[in-house]
Amino acid sequence: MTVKLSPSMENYLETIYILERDRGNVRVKDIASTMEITMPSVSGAMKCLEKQGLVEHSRYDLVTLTAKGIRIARELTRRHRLLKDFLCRVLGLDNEIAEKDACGIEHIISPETVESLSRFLDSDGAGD
Amino acid sequence: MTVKLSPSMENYLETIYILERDRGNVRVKDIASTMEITMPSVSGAMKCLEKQGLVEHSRYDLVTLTAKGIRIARELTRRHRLLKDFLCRVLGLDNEIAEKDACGIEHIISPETVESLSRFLDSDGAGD
DNA sequence: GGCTTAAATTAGGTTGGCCTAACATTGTTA
DNA sequence: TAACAATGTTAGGCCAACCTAATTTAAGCC
Repeated sequence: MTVKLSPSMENYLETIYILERDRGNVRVKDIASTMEITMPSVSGAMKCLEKQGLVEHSRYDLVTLTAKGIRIARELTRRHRLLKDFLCRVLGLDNEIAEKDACGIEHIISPETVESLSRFLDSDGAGD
Repeated sequence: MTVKLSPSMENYLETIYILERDRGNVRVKDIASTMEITMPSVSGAMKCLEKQGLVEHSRYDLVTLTAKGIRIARELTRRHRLLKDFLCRVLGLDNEIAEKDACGIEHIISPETVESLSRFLDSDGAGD
């Protein structure tokens, strides 16, 4: 059974996923600078995520997501994209505000809300 | 200048506001049972809110909101109402899910998003 | 008024998530 | 290969927000 992750832990997963996708490999340092926190904070979080089988990380080495970690991170980035789309295209908000708000909301909302939002965006014809 | 409140502190204000409106007077006990937390937690929070000039509370007595506290609480309930309206009427979610998600989102989103959402709801003709 | 009980507070502990400072490892390169 | 720079970890602290247990105050009643 998948344990409920905190917003913070979800953010780590999402950050690792995006860094992996965009640059290939991921160091503790990269996560720290992207999230604007310190390396020790990342170290601790990696330990926590590893315990839950979401990342792999041997001491002083690269960080990678497990299959399970990837699955969760993908869903998070999907939520993020949907929310940002909604905020930008439907509500007409600035990119920066939409980005920040999406990032906050994505960890809070229920799966049902995500799916409803997805249907709503599909059907409102804002194709571009 | 208004200090940024934590989601938790915002929830206290909102709870007090609603209890005051619905029952007239508010005890620590009522806040605790409504929020499903213990009385010591409420005691501590009241001290914190009092320090910020948002509630008045003399030892062993009732809790009341200051003018400033009321102003903030009103804005929070407005956000809550807008979000819930959107989730129920536009996205078609169940009351319970809409309630829970609105309660999470209201502490996170930017003022700009609130105003955009308000305009959106005004203009979409979902009058009832 | 004294006693009981309900309400509130104080004291102290836990957890999560961050921090700084100090130490350890790795890798590069002179 | 020795030393340095870059990266990572460990140790320990802080703060917010909760908790339980113990104590204090207030209120109602005989």
